[in-house]
Amino acid sequence: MKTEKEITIYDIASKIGIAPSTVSRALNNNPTISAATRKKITELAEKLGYQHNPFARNLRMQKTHTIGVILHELNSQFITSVLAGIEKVATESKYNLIIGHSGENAKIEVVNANNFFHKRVDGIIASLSFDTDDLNHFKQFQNKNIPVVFFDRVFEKSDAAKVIINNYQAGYDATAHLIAQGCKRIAHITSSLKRNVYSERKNGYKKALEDHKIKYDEKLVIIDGFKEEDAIRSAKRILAMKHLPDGIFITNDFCAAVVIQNLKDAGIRVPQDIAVVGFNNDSIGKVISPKLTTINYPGFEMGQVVARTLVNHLKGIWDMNLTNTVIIKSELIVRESSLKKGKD
Amino acid sequence: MKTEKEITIYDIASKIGIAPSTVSRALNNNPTISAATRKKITELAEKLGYQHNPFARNLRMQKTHTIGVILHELNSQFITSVLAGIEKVATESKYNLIIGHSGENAKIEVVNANNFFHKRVDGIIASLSFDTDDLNHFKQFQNKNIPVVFFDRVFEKSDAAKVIINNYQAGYDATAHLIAQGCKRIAHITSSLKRNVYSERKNGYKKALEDHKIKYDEKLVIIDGFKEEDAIRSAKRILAMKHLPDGIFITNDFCAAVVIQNLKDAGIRVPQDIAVVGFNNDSIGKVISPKLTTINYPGFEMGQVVARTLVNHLKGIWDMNLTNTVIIKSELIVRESSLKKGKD
DNA sequence: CTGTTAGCGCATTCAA
DNA sequence: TTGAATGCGCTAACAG
Repeated sequence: MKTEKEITIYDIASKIGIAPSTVSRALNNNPTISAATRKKITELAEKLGYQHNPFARNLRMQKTHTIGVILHELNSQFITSVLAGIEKVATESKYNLIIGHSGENAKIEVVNANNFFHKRVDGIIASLSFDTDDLNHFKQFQNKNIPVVFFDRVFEKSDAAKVIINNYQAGYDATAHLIAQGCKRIAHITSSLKRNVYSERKNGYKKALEDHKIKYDEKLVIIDGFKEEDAIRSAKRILAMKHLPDGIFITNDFCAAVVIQNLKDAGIRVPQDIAVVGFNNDSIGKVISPKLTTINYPGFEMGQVVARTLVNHLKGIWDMNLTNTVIIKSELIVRESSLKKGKD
Repeated sequence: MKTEKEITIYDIASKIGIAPSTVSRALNNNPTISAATRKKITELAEKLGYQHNPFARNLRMQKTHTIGVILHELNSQFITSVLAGIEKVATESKYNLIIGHSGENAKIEVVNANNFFHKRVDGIIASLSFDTDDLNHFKQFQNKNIPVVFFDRVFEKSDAAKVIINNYQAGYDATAHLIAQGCKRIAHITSSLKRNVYSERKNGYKKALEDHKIKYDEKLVIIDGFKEEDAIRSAKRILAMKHLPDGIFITNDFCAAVVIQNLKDAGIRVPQDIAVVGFNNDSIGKVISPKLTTINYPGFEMGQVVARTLVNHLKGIWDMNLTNTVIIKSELIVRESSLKKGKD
């Protein structure tokens, strides 16, 4: 158990015969230190393998240099891409990340938020769980001027900073594409309408139907989760419809893949009998047959924008409360699963 | 900017008229405190909304209560399951997690290891990147008696603690299954043989061939990455073979899915012409056609075992150096992609 | 059972 | 340009 002692600024100071405060200043690039002493200090620090002690520093500065990231889940390629984008910016900016995911459970989301609050994070990045009803658990941060940026799953009404795509437009585009392929009876499989991403996509779906004189039918809208068992259930509900749809707009690629699989198992041809459009552009879409038409959702870019927004605010470079909504571009990617025309 | 002051144990102490150390003890469940004062203290702490300051505590205790997790990537369901398992145990045991992933790059792995060392983690959980050549970057932890547990991608020769599956057996089972389905010419798509998981699976593959009097042929072994572009390249190499194989054992499900897709695009029937077995039991295997036969790799259990091993060691419950290798059970899951018999 | 005291390593005010 | 002194909040050794 011979744990070598860590090098501190005192060790450096006494070895050179100067004050610890001078060492501290030199190591923090304080301009009041002469070039000569700075050189001596940095060289010795290097030689001894000095590493600052973040706890002492944080205790002293009352800052943690840590960003808390609150996610609903880690199960999609979209969300891991976002995380990679956040991580890139955070690392560049010398911020640490702590990650909490709620498993789509509002109660756990609250626990994570409280936990991060107690850990005294400098800022928060969050995407809401399925069933989060309010933002009360984020109030504590605002009260202490700890900035919070939401992305993807946000409260659009709230005046908090947020980074989103135009879900309405994406929903419209997906549906309009199905209509252009000749679909006249388009079902919609989505999830909790509490979440902007789903309610907005549904609004876009509805508007596209209206614009093309197709009557909106509540019975064609299925709301459920996106896990395998949920998707199977949704597929069964589609198959149980007296009058089958000829197109489905599903707001999640994995779910779409499972639904397509189940339709095929039931003898239905995709896209000939039912055309399908997914959402997210997960890589799963390229390995299923037929390959999935979907909406590209640039997670990595979104992650970078979110983190950049927060970090710039923390560093006082700009006030994120001024430009509080950033909209990231997304677009329809047409593959096989929706191409009815000329197929049949 | 009215940042309210945090409540400290001094606030509680002075309000009650006792010593701060007593408050500290009471809040840490030190048994030497009388029930009466403990009650007073905990109640007031609750009322004032006291939260301990982890920096002061860490500074004082020279412990961080943080575990560094070094991963190769976050892109498979297996690895996110492992992470979920680790997180469960860590949370239960009041440990924080910091996660670094290398993107399969040994250099970044070294950077992450050094970074975690400087952050003074209490312990390390690691799975090696594709091209990691040595464990030198983990030496610094051992020198300071900071425990390191490896999982999945390990150096089997090293005497470090590790949690693995029996990759040799899994490789043997997968191959023997293909042979039992009538395959006589079995290709193998895998990755860097520097990694135990791949070299062991290959050894199992080889042994199964031998045991069934099939000659091992180097030219049937393809070594590449598992990303989409890698998998496409591997599929092309299969298709370019003069004498096509009638079975392929692929050590990654996503890669297997892409390969199957490409074989089908080339007019090859799976499993009739070529049977395929994957590895990991990612959910992608259930949504492709044919559904993928694979090896179940219980990530969540593995994550829990790894974290439990480390935490118990940290808490002094047991010395993990005594039982330094844990083997987790895995098994073959037969679906459609390998079932040649009676198909043709 | 509880109080006193000291110090973890650092950044910062005030003095020089 | 540098030094001395202080305290961030907490835990632990020691004393009572």
